[in-house]
Amino acid sequence: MLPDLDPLLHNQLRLSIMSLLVGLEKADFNYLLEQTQASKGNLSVQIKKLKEAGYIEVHKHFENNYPKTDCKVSPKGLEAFQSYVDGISKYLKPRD
Amino acid sequence: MLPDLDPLLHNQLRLSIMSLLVGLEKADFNYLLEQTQASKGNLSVQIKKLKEAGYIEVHKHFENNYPKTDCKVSPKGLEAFQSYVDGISKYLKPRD
DNA sequence: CACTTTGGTTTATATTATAAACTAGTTTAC
DNA sequence: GTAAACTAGTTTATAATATAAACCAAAGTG
Repeated sequence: MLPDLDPLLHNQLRLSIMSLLVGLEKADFNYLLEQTQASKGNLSVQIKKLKEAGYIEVHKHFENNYPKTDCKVSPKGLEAFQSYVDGISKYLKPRD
Repeated sequence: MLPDLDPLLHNQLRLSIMSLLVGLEKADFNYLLEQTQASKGNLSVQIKKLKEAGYIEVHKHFENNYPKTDCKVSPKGLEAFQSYVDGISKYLKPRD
């Protein structure tokens, strides 16, 4: 049987965020906004979900008087991402 | 930017069905039921959606006096599957 | 006939995703 | 200095989706 896919990662926007963060180790809200072309609201929600799952660490601070949100992938998130990659790969080649 | 993923295929059960059909070229309802471990209701609904999208062809007939539903992937479905594989593959390696 | 099994479909509910509306504050222009 | 516009998000209302439970019809079984 094909493996279950982590529902948290099986979503285009959250997977995009993780994919970006795994490559970068750090990104702010606006960078993710540009790269993903998501709406702010949607991005905000999905960042929160990833944070609550412990997949990313979110650091809110002020920079040049403006609020700023930095995100980075956690060890747990990295593991989950790798496991998702393994899992879905099994769906991507024909089977019998 | 990462490509959009066909929402019809970005679902675990429908992707399982397609993955199985691409390998087999034909399968009946019960085979898909066993392989996917889905509930009958869910399987029925998802088969209908794939059919309505033109991704699979569904042939309902009688065999030993019982109704029987055979499914096979269509050319359009094969194309969509391959395109999905290409698309999601881009999410599976870290990027910047 | 009454009950079970096969092979599904329909429909009600729960979950999820998304964008619109809102909050809170900052900068700029007059 | 104050109104307008902009930055950086969050909350919430709505729409879409997924799923399983309930249902249906025909056939077999004792």
